Amino acid sequence: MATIEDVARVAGVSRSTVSYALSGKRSISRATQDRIEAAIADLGFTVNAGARALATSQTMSIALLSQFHQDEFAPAMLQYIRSVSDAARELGYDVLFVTDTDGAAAVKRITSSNMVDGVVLLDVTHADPRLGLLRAARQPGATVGLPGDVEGLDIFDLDFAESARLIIDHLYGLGHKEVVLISPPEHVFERGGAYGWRFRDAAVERAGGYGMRIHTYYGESQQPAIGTNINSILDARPTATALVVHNDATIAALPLVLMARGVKVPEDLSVVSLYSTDFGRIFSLPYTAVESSPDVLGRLAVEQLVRRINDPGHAGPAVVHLIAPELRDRGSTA
Amino acid sequence: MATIEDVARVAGVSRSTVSYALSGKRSISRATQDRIEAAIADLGFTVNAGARALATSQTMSIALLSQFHQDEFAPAMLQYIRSVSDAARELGYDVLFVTDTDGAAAVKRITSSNMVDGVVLLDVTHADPRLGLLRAARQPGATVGLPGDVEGLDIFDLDFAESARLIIDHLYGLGHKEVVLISPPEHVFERGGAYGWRFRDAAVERAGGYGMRIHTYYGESQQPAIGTNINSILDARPTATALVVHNDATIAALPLVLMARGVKVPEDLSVVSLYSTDFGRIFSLPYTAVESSPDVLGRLAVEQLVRRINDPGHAGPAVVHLIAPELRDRGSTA
DNA sequence: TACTTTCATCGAAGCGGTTCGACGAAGCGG
DNA sequence: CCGCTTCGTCGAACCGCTTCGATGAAAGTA
Repeated sequence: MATIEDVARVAGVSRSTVSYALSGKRSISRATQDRIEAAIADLGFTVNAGARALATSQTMSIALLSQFHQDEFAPAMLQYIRSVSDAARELGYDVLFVTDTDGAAAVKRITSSNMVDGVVLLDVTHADPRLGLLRAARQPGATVGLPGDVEGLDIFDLDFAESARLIIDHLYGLGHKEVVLISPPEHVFERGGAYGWRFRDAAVERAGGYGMRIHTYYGESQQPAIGTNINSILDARPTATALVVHNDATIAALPLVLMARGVKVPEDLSVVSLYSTDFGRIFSLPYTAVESSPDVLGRLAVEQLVRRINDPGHAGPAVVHLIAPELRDRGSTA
Repeated sequence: MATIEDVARVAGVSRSTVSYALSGKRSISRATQDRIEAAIADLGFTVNAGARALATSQTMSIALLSQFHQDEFAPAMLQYIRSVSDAARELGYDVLFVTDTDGAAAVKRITSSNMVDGVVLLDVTHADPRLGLLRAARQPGATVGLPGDVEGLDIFDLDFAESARLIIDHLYGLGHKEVVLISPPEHVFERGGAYGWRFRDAAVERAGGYGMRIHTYYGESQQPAIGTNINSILDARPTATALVVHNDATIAALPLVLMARGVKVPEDLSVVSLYSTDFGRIFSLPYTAVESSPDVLGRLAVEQLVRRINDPGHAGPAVVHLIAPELRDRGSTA
């Protein structure tokens, strides 16, 4: 393997000159520059990442920590992973993809060994044990998901409370008086998946303010429980005119269940949900829904992270960025 | 940040002694070992990954290269990513997750800068441009997917030809005389997704051998084209008694289409497919299918890769491992 | 013409580890 | 009691790159 030393010898200059030619941090004469470039091409030289990292204390890579809970719906997950990965690459960073079961230990290992310049956390819970370790790390951290304590980290998430209000307003405007809400599975709540109660509580409050009746249920995460759950909920609330689904697995399964029951949307029942356009395309979901924007969230997190990496001193105070929800009307409400 | 030098000072020994205490490559007295461990705990010392990589030429991480083609069905993809990631971590390796559009350039960048000890390629096509670069790299490479030229790399894939035969045999055994096969989208074939024609050609040949009629079609990758495609195929072949689906997006959409048409499985139509159990669970698919085993494939690839990393000389010649298909009978054929 | 800048380049130190050879002390067989 | 291993430890070299300060040559200034 060619080293910078080899390049220097072939080009007839010193190592430092090659380094400066590479980085452009000092001026180099045209002739020398050309000889160096020729030598590099000749030898097929590439900078050794480890050596550079050691010398600069920068690895040009970020960690992406994702946890695969079995009650999580995988297809949705991938959208976040992709957007983080793509955004990172565009900014010149590689992505260390970490799926350790013990997320906290992983944060510690990755950050304290200096493997990365920053960390993005996915699936953040209310009292996420990874947060403390990440705050204590030298590297900046960003999260997708709103934890209870936002101190010292840049936080990005959809505004779930506002999303719920938007949906309730929409239904209220159409004259609905009794609605059913299917939340994420109970496990998600127990684990501290705050988006579950942020959405539910806001929905309940807003509906209450309008004098609407709202019945809340947990969704299921595995088939065939998902289907039987939907059926029993619909059986229990025959007078409800609208269904709000805040649960990827449930909404994906809904079309088949409704068709089997002979329920027409929106004539017999209005349906509103919350998912990303891509997700809807995969599952061919025809429902009016709040756009969950995984692509935007992942990108924002990475961009902010890179900003901090490049300017550790002043990239401003920690940010909590809740993106404003948008309702995409697909005609599933009446 | 504490360095090994700091540890050595606190413990009252030399740097090399600390290093040996850490690696266990030379014997250390009980007393010294204890002092060193105390110092490490005290200082919260962790080995600097870059420095270690530089000294040992081992990074303890592998690259996972995945391409997100828009005609690829994301939910299936994630299963491979997960299994590679999990297997790597169990073996002590971190995963550099690379999604560059230009896969070949990425292979070059990653390998020649020595960022990883090995590379796993996903979505390998027949004449994959990444393969040449990977063969030329110092690091060993493994693929999930069977390319045309298997020279110098460890290859893992499902035996698609055998899968097709298994399915045709199964249908023939049940007395079917006319079947329809929906293959992956045409783009996949054009791109060189060999699994498409490996399956189709074997199916056609075997069916021909039995005197069965078989009609082959391309699937679609995007809704709503998927649905209309299925419908028009079924309209065109009313006399076919069995449907073989080799396409994730199509099989996921099938239940709804069949219900809408009022087609009962298996009374009106037998259906056989090819997907993983997890995939089937996500989509609640009730079809008899060949198990595609993404978890097994990812794990095998990583294990073989690590074997080569640890024993560059003799881990034997390059391996082509096509795993034997298994048909899971879920009662969707008659 | 003499003096200060600017330009292009070099040498050496340092980043934080690993590893090889050396060496004194202790343990061993004869 | 002597010479030979074995054990535990140390110092130094090295991995490949960046960067600081120095230096000679060329260019600009007065």
